[in-house]
Amino acid sequence: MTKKKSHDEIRAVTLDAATEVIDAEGYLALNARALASAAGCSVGTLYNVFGDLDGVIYAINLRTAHALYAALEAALEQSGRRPADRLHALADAYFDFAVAYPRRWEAMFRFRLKNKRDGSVGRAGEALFNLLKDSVNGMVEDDALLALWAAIHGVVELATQEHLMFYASGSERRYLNLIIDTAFKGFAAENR
Amino acid sequence: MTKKKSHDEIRAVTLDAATEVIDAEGYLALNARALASAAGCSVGTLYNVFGDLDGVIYAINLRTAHALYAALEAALEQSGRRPADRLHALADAYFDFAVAYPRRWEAMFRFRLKNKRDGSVGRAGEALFNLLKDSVNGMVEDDALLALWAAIHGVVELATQEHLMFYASGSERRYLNLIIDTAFKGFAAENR
DNA sequence: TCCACTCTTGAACAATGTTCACTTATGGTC
DNA sequence: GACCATAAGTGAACATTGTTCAAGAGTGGA
Repeated sequence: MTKKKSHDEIRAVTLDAATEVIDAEGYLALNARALASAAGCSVGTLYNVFGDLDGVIYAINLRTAHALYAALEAALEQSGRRPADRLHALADAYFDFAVAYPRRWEAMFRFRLKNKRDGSVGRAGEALFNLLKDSVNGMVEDDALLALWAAIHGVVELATQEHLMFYASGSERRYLNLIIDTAFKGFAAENR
Repeated sequence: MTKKKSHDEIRAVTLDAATEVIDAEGYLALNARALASAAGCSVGTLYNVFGDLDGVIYAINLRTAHALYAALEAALEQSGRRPADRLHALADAYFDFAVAYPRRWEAMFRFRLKNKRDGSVGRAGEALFNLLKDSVNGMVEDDALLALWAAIHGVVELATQEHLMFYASGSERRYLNLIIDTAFKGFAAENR
């Protein structure tokens, strides 16, 4: 009378175990056999549930993206109404999230699917961008907004992925905000 | 009477072959056996020369970093004297290089060594940063300059790594320059 | 010619993603 | 309850790959 496990259960347990591995050693350390054993099933079943290992990472990245989205939404709730304020709130939350979960962050942006074309970031990224767009309320055109977001992302990357750091700073947050202020002004001016 | 190959020769041939693979399929497609066969030696000898596969990627990244440095230096030669002009020249060259060799670019920034602590980007990055510092001639403090560079890097990443693109633009270059203009003004003002 | 030393070789090992023939439920039908 | 058809689970087996290392080949000096 072994307890039968539904796919949902296996899914949940596997993803939790995988998240632990990622947080500790990064997504490259994920391993089918170890995950299966953690989930209490065979590799075969794991493959039935997730398709392949990429499927696990994909699922986790989806989770991460949703969590990020939620964090940004929450930050917006707290923020004022002025577009600049909202931008700052979003950028800060983005930064905080990356610092809090650097390995998951890494997995989300570094991982590339072998077969399927749509990256896990794709759709979620679009949602995030819409959040951004709503925040500035049409004051900045899309291209410019995207560029600004790319800039913010660059700062966050630098702060998060320590192996890119040839020059430790610590004041990224301050300059993140400075970039937003100045760039925002510039973009808004151009758009006038 | 087989032609004996020096380590230097093996090194050169291997790196050329590896560069081809990277340009075509990315650094993850590198493979010890294939490289050895391309270099006309055994895997064992390859390991004598490079230590391990990471050593090959490391060497290539070093090459890439040097080429990038040379490209930036050349761009500076052509540019005017005003710090802003020089910044623009650097950023444009940075962008051009990434677009010209996206896979090598990816290898340089994504690859992380297993054992050794110093990333291949480390030292070269420092050299690049010094180039940047000289260009603005002390008009911008280090932290701010680093942040600006991170922003530029973010835009370049977005433009280069297509799987991050949820929203195709094409006008990255224009906004790259806008970011520089506005951010530069802001930083300079703060520094006054 | 011999020897000591170094370098090369590629078979062997270990780790890992993935498959699939076989076994084991499961649920419906009589 | 017995039977069967279908689905799901299993893990041994396979393929690929990074890496090692004992054995052989080459090299240069005495």
